[in-house]
Order: sequence, then structure tokens, then C-alpha cells
Amino acid sequence: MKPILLAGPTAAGKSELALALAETLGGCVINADSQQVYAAWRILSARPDAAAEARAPHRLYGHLPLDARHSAGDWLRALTPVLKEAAPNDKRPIITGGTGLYFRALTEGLSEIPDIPAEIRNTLAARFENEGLAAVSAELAERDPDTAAEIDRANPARVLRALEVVEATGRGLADWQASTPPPLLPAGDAICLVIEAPAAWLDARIADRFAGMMAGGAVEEVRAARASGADPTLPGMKAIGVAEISSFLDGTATRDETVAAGTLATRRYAKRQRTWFRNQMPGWVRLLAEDRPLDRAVATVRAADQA
RNA sequence: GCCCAGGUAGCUCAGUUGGUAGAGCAGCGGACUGAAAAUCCGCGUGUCGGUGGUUCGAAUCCGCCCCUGGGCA
Repeated sequence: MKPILLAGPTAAGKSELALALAETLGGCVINADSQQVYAAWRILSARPDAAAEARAPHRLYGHLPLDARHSAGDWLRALTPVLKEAAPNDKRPIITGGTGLYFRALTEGLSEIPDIPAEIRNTLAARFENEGLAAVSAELAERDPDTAAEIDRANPARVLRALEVVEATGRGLADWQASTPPPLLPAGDAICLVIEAPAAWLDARIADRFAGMMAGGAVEEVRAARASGADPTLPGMKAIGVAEISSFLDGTATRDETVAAGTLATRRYAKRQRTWFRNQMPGWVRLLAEDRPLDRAVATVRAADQA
């Protein structure tokens, strides 16, 4: 019984489809979305609600406090026991979400780099702020030329990551990556599905959804997070809508402007996801969001089970 | 009906003394190994309202027509 991987852009109906699959096939829905892990974001991240969770088991949803500096590695480590628990219970894992990196880490492996001490990360971030990209990039070229040659040195996130790894481990990122262990779940051992949604169809759903979030409790979630003193640099505070709703709470944006800004940010995110799915997931079975995706998914699973 | 101001990219607009047009936003394409809902790279997509004229050459000057906004009636 192969696990199902179900990727798809935001607001394309992944959670509903995963739930329907779980009910049809007897499965356990497992989250592969970097923001749906936070307890604070029930509405803002469009996490499955209590009614959905009552219909089938759900794992790795809302299990972390907002101040957890969660990462792809953390997700993969948390996933390991969840996958092991499913098989003896005859529950097919249905791993669903929109975070391409998580699916890559799962199916292609992730290098085993130790956690980076916060002070190293903070020091480098400060150096980038004060001295600029050129300075940190030059330092990387000197300390770890192999990695410097491979990464996008115009991208501060990449450069800082590479630097913190040499700094903390004494070993270059490229070197670590060359010894990446085998994946937890190779794509060949899973049924890999990806939802495709036409941009116009998705845009309309995104606009509705963000307006619905605003009206349905997302404002209160952001207000509570800010009241709790959450550090804006936390990964969880990078969820789409946090910045936009913060402006609304501060009175620098109207409700309409906030909805427009949140919708726009979500559309751009969906576009990045589409680019990833299109180019980084060759060989995944495409399900058209508008064309009976459940029937096609079930048929694909049944065919895979017989093969 | 008359007067004025406009009609240039999907939107808001720029366009010097005439040399077939360019910004922002939107959009599109791409990258991606522990922040990935993150971060970063690339790309103007155009009957210059229409039509006739002047000119070697018109978004630019002239005539007429259409449309929008404002004013006077």
C-alpha cells in the first residue's frame, strides 16, 4: 500500500481532496505545508477544521507554537514516526500540502546538517544588514568556494545559509549535500499526484478565500500573535496575510486594501508553486482541479495498487 | 448646443524643438537541499481613440468625427 503524495497550489482544494481520498481509501491525512503546522494559524493558513479532522485522522497540523523555528528538516523528522504508525493501523498515508521543498526533502533526501546556533545566524544576519550582500558573498567565496560556485550568490538567503553552515560545522554546504542520505520515501515508492489549476479559476478562489479569512477570524489570529510579542522574523510570522493584516490593525490600510494586498500576495505565491510543480516534479500525475480530481486520483491509486 | 481638459501597455501615467514609444504597478518565464506561504533572477506584452491632411518622416502639427470628465447653458 503505497503512500499518496498530493501536492498542489494554494486554494486549489487539496485538503478537501485529501480528506475525500482518506474516506474513500481508508487513509490518514498528513500535512506537508510549512504554515499549517502552527497552532496560531487555523484560519490564516486554511487548516482543516474540527469537522474535517473528525472524518479522518490528521497529522502534523497545528501541532507547533508560533515561536517554534520550524524547518524542512524538522518536518521530515516529525514525519518519520507518523509514517511508521500508519502502516500497522492499515491507514494509507496521504501527504498533502503546497510546500515543494518538503516533498523534495521527502522523496530525494535532505542532508544531515546539524542545527545552527542562533547566535551564529544572528551575527551573520547583522553583518548582511550592515555590510551588504557583496561583503558576505565575498566571504563565502573565500571560505567555501565550492558552495559559492553552486549557489545563487545574488540571493541573500542562499549566501547566508551557506555561510552559517561552514561557520557552524566547519564543513561546506556543497560537501554536506554531496553526502545526502537516501530519501525517506523515494518517489517510486509513492503515488505522486499534483493538482493543476488554471490561473483564472484559482485567482477567483484566492480572492474569495482571503476575504473569507478576513471576515472569519484571521484578523483576530494576527492580533493575538502580535499581542503575544511574536518576533517578526519567525518563520510562522512570514505567513501570507500577517504583514497585510498587521497594516490593517495599525490603521495604515483599509479593509478593502488589505483584502487586495492579501489576495495579490497569495496569487504570487500560487504562481511560484506552479513554477515549482511544473519544473521540479516531472513524472508526477497531473490532476485537473476542475475535472473530477477525486475520481481520477482514486483511479490512479487503484491502478498503482494492482501494478 | 457651446467652452475647457483628456483619450499612449491590463491599470496609473511620462513622452523634450516631429525621427514608428517607456516608467511604476499588474502580468509572464525561471531558480530552489533546514526561514520555502521564505528568498532571489529575468522579460514590455502597444493599430499611441478613428479618419483625412501637412511632411522624407506624425504619439507629437492641422481638419473632421467618436468617447470620457468638468464647466456654461
